[in-house]
Amino acid sequence: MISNKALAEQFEQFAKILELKNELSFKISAYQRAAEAIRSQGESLEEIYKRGGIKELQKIEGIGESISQKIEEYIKTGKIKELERLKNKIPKAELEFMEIPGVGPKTAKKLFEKLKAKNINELKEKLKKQGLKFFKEKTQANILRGIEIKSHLSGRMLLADAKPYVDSIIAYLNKSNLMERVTAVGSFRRFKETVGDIDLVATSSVPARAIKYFVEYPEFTKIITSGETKSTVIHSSGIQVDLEILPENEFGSLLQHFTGSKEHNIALRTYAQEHGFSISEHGIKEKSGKLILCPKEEDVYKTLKMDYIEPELREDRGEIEAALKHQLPKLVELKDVQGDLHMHSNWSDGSNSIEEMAQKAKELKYKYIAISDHTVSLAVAGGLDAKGFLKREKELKRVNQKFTSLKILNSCEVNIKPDGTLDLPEESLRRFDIVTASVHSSFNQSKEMMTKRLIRAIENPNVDIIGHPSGRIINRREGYQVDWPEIFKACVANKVALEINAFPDRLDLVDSLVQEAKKFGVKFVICTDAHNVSQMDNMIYGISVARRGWAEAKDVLSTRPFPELQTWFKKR
DNA sequence: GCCGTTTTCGGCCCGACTGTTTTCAGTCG
Ligand SMILES: Nc1nc2c(ncn2[C@H]2C[C@H](O)[C@@H](COP(=O)(O)OP(=O)(O)OP(=O)(O)O)O2)c(=O)[nH]1
Ligand SMILES: [Mg+2]
Ligand SMILES: [Mg+2]
Ligand SMILES: [Zn+2]
Repeated sequence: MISNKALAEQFEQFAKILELKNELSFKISAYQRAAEAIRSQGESLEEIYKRGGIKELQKIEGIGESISQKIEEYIKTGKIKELERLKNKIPKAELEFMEIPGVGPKTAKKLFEKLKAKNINELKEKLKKQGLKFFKEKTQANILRGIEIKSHLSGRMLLADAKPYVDSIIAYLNKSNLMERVTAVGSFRRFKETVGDIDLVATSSVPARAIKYFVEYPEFTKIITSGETKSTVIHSSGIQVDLEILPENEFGSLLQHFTGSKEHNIALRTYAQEHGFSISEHGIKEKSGKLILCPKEEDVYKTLKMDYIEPELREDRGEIEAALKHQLPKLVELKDVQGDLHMHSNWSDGSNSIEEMAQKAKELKYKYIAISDHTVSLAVAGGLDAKGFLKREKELKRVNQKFTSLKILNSCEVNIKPDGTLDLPEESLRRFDIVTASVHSSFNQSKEMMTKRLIRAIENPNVDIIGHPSGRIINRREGYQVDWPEIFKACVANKVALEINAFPDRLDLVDSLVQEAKKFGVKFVICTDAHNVSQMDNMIYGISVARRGWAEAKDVLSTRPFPELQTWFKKR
């Protein structure tokens, strides 16, 4: 079984090698675009290939004859001969040198050919000793600085982890009075699950002074560039921060440009081009050369006769076509949420009491919450057995009497055993108001077994929700192998909802699969899986996953009032 | 390499910053 990630990496490698071979830039872009298309595909490419072969693969934008054949080869043999051949011809060191910030294919090649270094460590020494023979002083210093910076870079950061840094930097910038409209953009504004850097925009009538103030932020350890309108720095946490500043009347264009995604921008600009416009962060140029200014972001889309596209949709996944046809979804919002159906109390591994969780829910103006403590076989998490849950019922009854406008539901997060049965007896399961079933063991089952296992759970009439359906943990663990279309069909047939788990390192179901599932008519619940009261505030991260998956309020059951929710889950 | 209600050939998003190339290449967003 081949992951889309592994497949995407093959084509990223292709692109890198083609760069070193000084191939046509458009050919390189084609490989990069294909890699990105594969990476952002919800369904597994292998599954798509099995369903419809090469032809089906070619329906994906950016994948044509040559690349689809390579995908087929990779699925069948586990490697791409052409890539292996190229890899053997290109010095490994050149590929490694390209990872240094500021070093591209041209410099990497020159470094290898002139200095004959085999790796970055060796390069550092040789560059210091004899670099000036081949490079001017500033260039030598810049490459050495790039090596230094590379060792401090942190890699992609969880969206939620970036938030406090973003807030602090914005607060600092707002103190200055040198700029206005300071806004976080890029992947952060699109609520992508991880961010590669922090991108900011602002307006100013004195941009040079504003940039100077920006780079003086005490937490910035390195300044990479600092120009008249743009600057790039490295934060002490190892994350890069980019800022662009333009005049007030260009703000809409700037916001649009820097929010991205790159793929969305290219698609938008290509469409504009075909209709006689040229888009940049400064405005929209007509053929005549006249510049249409866009003070507001909506102006950019309006000029192209498109509906406004929410940032979460800007991934070139069909949003431009939909905006032209006025068929964009009305995305679910945080304020639509009526309750949270997955949380743990101190009856299992949570750290707050049921009453404390309920109090927090009341503050959030929820109409219902489900206390879904773990079940017995998850011993490490203090899972309850049937007896334990019976005892807990008394406490639930007591707390429920204290809250008039909040229903506290008797629930559990029951383990799905390797064979698809649940680890609580039938008579115990029947007592719950709502049951979430999750996989917490034997993650490495084959795709066939895992799919069967999940479907057996879905077909169990006691089950209402499948919790964190893929089991992935961001930056730590890939999701287990599942035949998703089969799961989606089973959910619809059995009236079982899929959870969108809002825990910042889960965000599971992943956004691209939400979009797929929605096409099958699957319903979702967005839940925090909170283990204490403050984690109940993570709801926003689940909402953003749903939005990135094009979900509307009607797709999300936990936006409905309790009686409707109850009716929906009532089995046939 | 990909793609096509003007095309199966000939285009492919657009601009800023840096260094040293006096007019631009390399790298990046
Ligand atoms: N038109 C255009 N815009 C770009 C290009 N590269 C980047 N941008 C814009 C859109 C991006 O969202 C924005 C910020 O660039 P980043 O490299 O930080 O990407 P982004 O934040 O989307 O993802 P990230 O999480 O940082 O990897 O700048 C490009 O090649 N063309
Ligand atoms: Mg970014
Ligand atoms: Mg950036
Ligand atoms: Zn849980």
